[in-house]
Parts: sequence; structure tokens; C-alpha cells
Amino acid sequence: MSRREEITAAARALLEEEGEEALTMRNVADRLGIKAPSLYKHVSGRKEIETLLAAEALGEMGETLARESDLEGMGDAYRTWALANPALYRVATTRPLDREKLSPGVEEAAAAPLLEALDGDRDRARAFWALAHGLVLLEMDGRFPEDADIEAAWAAGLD
Amino acid sequence: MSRREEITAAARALLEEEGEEALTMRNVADRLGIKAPSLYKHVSGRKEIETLLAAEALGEMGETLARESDLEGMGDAYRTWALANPALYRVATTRPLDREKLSPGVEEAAAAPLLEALDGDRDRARAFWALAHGLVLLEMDGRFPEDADIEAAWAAGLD
DNA sequence: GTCTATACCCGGATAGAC
DNA sequence: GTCTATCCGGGTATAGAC
Repeated sequence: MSRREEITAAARALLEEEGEEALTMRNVADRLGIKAPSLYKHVSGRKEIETLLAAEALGEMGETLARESDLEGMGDAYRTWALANPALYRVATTRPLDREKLSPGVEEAAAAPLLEALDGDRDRARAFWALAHGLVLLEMDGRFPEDADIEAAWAAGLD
Repeated sequence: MSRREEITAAARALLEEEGEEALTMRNVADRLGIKAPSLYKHVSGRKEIETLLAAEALGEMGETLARESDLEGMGDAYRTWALANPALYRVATTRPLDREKLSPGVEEAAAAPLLEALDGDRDRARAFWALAHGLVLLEMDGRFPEDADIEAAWAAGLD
């Protein structure tokens, strides 16, 4: 395991166990038993750690969707993955992507299963993605009322 | 204009002119010609300023939607408002709402026009809101490819 | 090459004087 | 109601030890 991979793994563990605000250079370093400034020998800063996490998350999301064959299944899988990895989901999807530092093809691979299920219709794929993204974020942020039937909202969105 | 209103106005101006990261207690205080600790005599902290901003934004968004009569119009109006006030939009919609400190009815009033256009179907209203929210956020974050036809994605989502 | 120590600046927040 | 002083924690740069 390279040092960069160790840093990524430590960062992910922090996100999972303590949430998004816990992703600090000092906390990552603590997990690895080193001091924060040492991290800068391996990564350029916190932004790059987030890019590494985004690449990992997008890969997993793509794999997850690829196991489904219809839109309902993909919606369920999308929601389940996001709610199981909320902090990582946010890091991977709610900020501009540094595409320079991302291996080429990561985004395309993540989108491919959905695009295939929609027979290559990019506009519908983008609408589906936006619907899923919006539903997941609103749910994670507690924006729906306590008694909202979130499954029914998904069903309504998928027509 | 009460001191709280002045604080809210200064915070909003900061968001508009310098973006989300510029919303700091020190910057707000500078705009008012006072020192940051003095703000705490009027508001409990940055969180409360964000709640005040969210209330203002939700009110405006509701008024904007109320001027439209169909879903397409509301989608256009939603997108236009969000892109014209991106930092405020984010503050108002991408974090848990402190409902204790929000005047009762603010959320309901913002949602009412949409709910009416959908004949009271809450599930479809939530799906529409999520679609609009997702499309706006993905656009603001530069997550769609350069050459994506975003209008077409909206049209595809609205069926 | 890898790490440590140190230091700087910024941001939120509090305590206490005027 | 405003100030000054102060604390804490976070990102990051630099210098130097091993």
C-alpha cells in the first residue's frame, strides 16, 4: 500500500467514523502516526485528498449501478450507497471536480451503466442523475418533513 | 433597520460579492464598521446568520414560483433564481434547517405554489423539487460536461 | 527522502472592561 | 453595545534533523 493509498484510506475512515468536518490534515496525520506537515510530501493538500476520495467513490458508485438492470434498481442502489456513505458521497459529488488530477475515464465509467439503461439518451441520464442527487441530498440534510414518504417521492420521480 | 437586519443584509452582500467562503464573522463585522465579537450581542453565531439568510431566500424563492402557473415556468424560474444567487441558494438549501429559529410557515409558504400546481400531490412535488435542486447544484458545481445541453436535461426531467 | 518542530494566518467564539 | 484581549483549532510553508 503506497503512502498515498494509506492517506486515502485514513481519510475515508475519518469520514465514515466522524463525519465531514473531521477530514482535516491533522486528523489524517494522527491516524497514520505522523505529523500533519509530513502529508505534504505525498499530497499537495486537502483538496487533493478529496480528489482521491472522489475517484474512489465514483468508481464504487459505477460498480454498484452496473449490477442493476433497470432504473428502479439503479435508483435504489444509488440511494442505498449514498446513505451508507454520506460524508464520502458529499465529498465526491457536491464540489467541482479537479479533472486534471482525476484518471481519465473515471467519470465516464461511473455514468456508463445509467447511460446504457437509457439507451444512450444523455439528457434523460442527466435528469435521472439530478433527480437521484437531489433526493439523496434533501434526505441527508433532513429537508423533507419527518412524515414524508421518501420511497413514494422516488417512485413519483421515476414516473 | 434593526441591527439583526443589518447583519443579514451585510451577510447577503458578502455572499453575492465574494462567495460562500467570505461569509465570516469578521467580514460581516467589517462591513458594519464594528468588531466581530460585537456581533454576538445580536446573533448567537454564524449558524444563526445562515438561518436568517435561509429564511430570506426561501421567502424570495416562494414568491418567484408563485408568479408562474405551470411546471415549466416554475422550473425556469427556480433555475434562474438559483443561478443569480448561487451562494445564497447553497446556504439556504444545502444544510439542515434550524427549524426552531425559523418563523413557522416559511418552508410551507415556499413550497405552496409548487404544491398547488401539482394539485396537492406531495410526492410529485418532492420529486420536482429534488430534480430542480439536483440540476441546479450539478450545474453550479460544473459537474455536467462543457457541451451538455442543460435545457434539454430539464425538459427530459419534466417529461 | 521522510519526518519533526515551529510558526503564520485565518476563523469561531468567550470574558471582561468601558 | 462596543471594545480589547485571548483561546482554540485548522491549512499550510519553511527549516532542518535523521
